[in-house]
Amino acid sequence: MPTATVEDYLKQIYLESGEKLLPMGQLATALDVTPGTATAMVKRLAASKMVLYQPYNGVQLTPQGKHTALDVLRRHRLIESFLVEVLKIDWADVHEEAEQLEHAVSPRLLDAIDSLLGHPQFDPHGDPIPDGGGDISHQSNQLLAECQVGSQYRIARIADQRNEFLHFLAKHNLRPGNLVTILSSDPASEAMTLRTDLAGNDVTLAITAASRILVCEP
Amino acid sequence: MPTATVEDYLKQIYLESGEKLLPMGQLATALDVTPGTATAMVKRLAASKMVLYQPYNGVQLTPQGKHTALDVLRRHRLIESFLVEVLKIDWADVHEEAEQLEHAVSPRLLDAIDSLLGHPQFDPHGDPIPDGGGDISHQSNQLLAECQVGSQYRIARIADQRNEFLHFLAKHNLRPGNLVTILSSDPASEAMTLRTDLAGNDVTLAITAASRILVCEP
DNA sequence: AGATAAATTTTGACTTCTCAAAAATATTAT
DNA sequence: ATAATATTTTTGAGAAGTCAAAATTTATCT
Repeated sequence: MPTATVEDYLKQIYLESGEKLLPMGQLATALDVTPGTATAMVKRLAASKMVLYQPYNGVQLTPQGKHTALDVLRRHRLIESFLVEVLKIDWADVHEEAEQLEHAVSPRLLDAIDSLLGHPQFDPHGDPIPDGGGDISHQSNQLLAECQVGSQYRIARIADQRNEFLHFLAKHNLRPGNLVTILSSDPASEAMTLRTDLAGNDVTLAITAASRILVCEP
Repeated sequence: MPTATVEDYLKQIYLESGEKLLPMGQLATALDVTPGTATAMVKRLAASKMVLYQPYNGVQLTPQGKHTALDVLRRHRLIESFLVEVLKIDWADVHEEAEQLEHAVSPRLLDAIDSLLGHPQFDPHGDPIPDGGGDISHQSNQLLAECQVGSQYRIARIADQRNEFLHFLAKHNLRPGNLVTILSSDPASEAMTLRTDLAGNDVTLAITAASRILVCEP
């Protein structure tokens, strides 16, 4: 049985490395540990065949490591959904809660949650929930940052779990499922302005921030 | 912030020591560690003022240790209630689930659970749930083992969390709230026979086992 | 290419938790 | 009271996870 720490490393490697090698520094930053700590752990992970490790180059999951990572991700995202749907925990807070709970739920409990929710496909941030067999859907959304001024879109997914960011989005009604219209986008100030409802509650944010909001056709 | 292990030790000391000193061997057995391990931990606990430790004599909680123990117990028992009420997990299984989850729930989440359940006083095993301030009710029930043959009682509490025992009880309808009539009690065979319903589904168990079933007037 | 800067790995050390086995202390029984 | 027994503590060791700082390797920039 992998430890909670091991699960966190594998999950993070999955999230940050898209098929390519993930540099150690990036992993260390994401997990908030020193580079030396990450190196030590990745060596252990490599010894147990969960990752491929190329010194000075980076890490990558093996099929076995990916399997575990997807299992952790399934737990995490089902728990997030459960916390929002059943316990009415604030949408912007569930990530942190799930971060702890994901290591404490048994398969039996997870099944109960999954059934109660009716086998959801997506979590409250719009992230796909891997199924029990380790399959995960990859639908392609566009970055809000690269969309057309004047058009309306539906928010599909938020690709940033930072508490602060999520609270900002929640305050301005920018959650998955909701509609936004791009009022303007200005490369000079690197900002764009959105209309989130009919009442004229507009919001301006940096284009870098908008690149973490994924949208689809309304 | 105490670690999960520290919380387990404090909880166990609370459960096994009734105001008196708890011998180290008993603590070690309850936690399934070697005696030396328990000694080492208890020394650390004593250094941080959570327990009083008298070498060769035993341990006891300080007020501070008791406060933490009751907090853990509150989490544990609220979670058990939640798992039974909301997630419909088998009554006999929730103890083990809660054993893990109790270390992963935040105060915010616990409040949500407590509210959703309507601030319950007792958990599914009939154990009292400490309130947020660390107060716990001590109602006095009688041991089923010491009750009168021929009389009927209401099951109030099960003082044994072992999976095997709970499944046995569940199978024979011996849960808190249900009624039992004592048909016979035989000191020679050290067994007693109970009637659990009108259909004549009787069950025979050892008097030692019946001493872990607490009852009150119907 | 050579020097500087950046990223990565190594080394030494520390905490928490654990066990096995030896040593010390209490308890019990004759 | 003294030997035998049971309990508890000590000692030595190891795994997991971490950091700080030194050493190494790779990348970058004249």
